[in-house]
Amino acid sequence: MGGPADEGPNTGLLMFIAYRAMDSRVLEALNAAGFEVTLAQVKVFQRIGAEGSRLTDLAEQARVTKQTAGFLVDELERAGYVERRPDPRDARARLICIAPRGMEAVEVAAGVVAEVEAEWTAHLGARDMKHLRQSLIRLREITDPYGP
Amino acid sequence: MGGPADEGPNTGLLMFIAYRAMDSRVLEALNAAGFEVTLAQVKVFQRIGAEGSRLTDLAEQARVTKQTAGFLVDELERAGYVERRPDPRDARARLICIAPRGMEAVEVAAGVVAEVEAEWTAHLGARDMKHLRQSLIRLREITDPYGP
DNA sequence: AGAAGTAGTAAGATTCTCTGACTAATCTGA
DNA sequence: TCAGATTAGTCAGAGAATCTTACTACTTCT
Repeated sequence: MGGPADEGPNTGLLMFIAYRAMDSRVLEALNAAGFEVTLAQVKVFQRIGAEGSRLTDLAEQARVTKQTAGFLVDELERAGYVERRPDPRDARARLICIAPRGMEAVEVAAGVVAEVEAEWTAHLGARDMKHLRQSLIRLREITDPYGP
Repeated sequence: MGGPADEGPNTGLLMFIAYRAMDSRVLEALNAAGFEVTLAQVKVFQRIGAEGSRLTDLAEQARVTKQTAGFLVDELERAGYVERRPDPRDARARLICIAPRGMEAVEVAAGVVAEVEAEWTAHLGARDMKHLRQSLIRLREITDPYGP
């Protein structure tokens, strides 16, 4: 894998390695806490906005088809993590909202995320960690079509 | 998703967004160039070392079971991207090596990677891009059990 | 040589994802 | 105002990717 100027694998793979480490930790903690969710479910769940989100939007952001997103939301709904409510502004659509049990899971996940980020900060130093985040946020401008 | 000190989603998700952008571009280019590979195949292929790698090692690094890795290597072999050779040092094992057609794919991929990294450098500035890579490489020390 | 460990394969089920076809509600413009 | 186009979502069926369990062949250690 032809690296760039300096050493190591390509920047995308480097990001993937760290991302996966974070992700494993979160999923592990959720499962340990009795929330039996899969990676695929989390990928959709993670995108649900505070006011609820439409299926089509979730699908777009998670980059899966509507059918796939619908399938995963079905599972999440059956397990009590989310609920579908009619969208008052469009009778065709429904809003997928986080249910109470889903909120519990969010809290557990947020705790682990904070923990892992603290470890990263300890390893890199606060200054570099902050710098890293800033660069990633800027990079998002050109890598995420559904911006912040 | 409770963010850390400053704004934006958690650092893992930020990395995932950029990683996925890179990955899509590479996969797209490979397919456009007539290399019909899937994401799953690439994830295994990507880990093959210059001297060839054992199936078990590929599985570990890609974090899938040996069976899954074997399945994907079967596909890659059938398509001519890799070949299995006996491992001279252990008759139980076989080395999975990149075949000529695989090398062609590597070259296409490397080109796209360089292109995307150039775009990122243009957006962030050379100084910050370098800094970003250095931080990611350091982070790998605590996030990748199969180090560099 | 025998026990224990390692490399890989086999079979079958499950999970995830897609394509294509469909219903129902909304928007658009003559 | 109403026919056509668009948008939200579902259904059905197929294919891809992955897992668990169980197995064979070879190696290493004692």
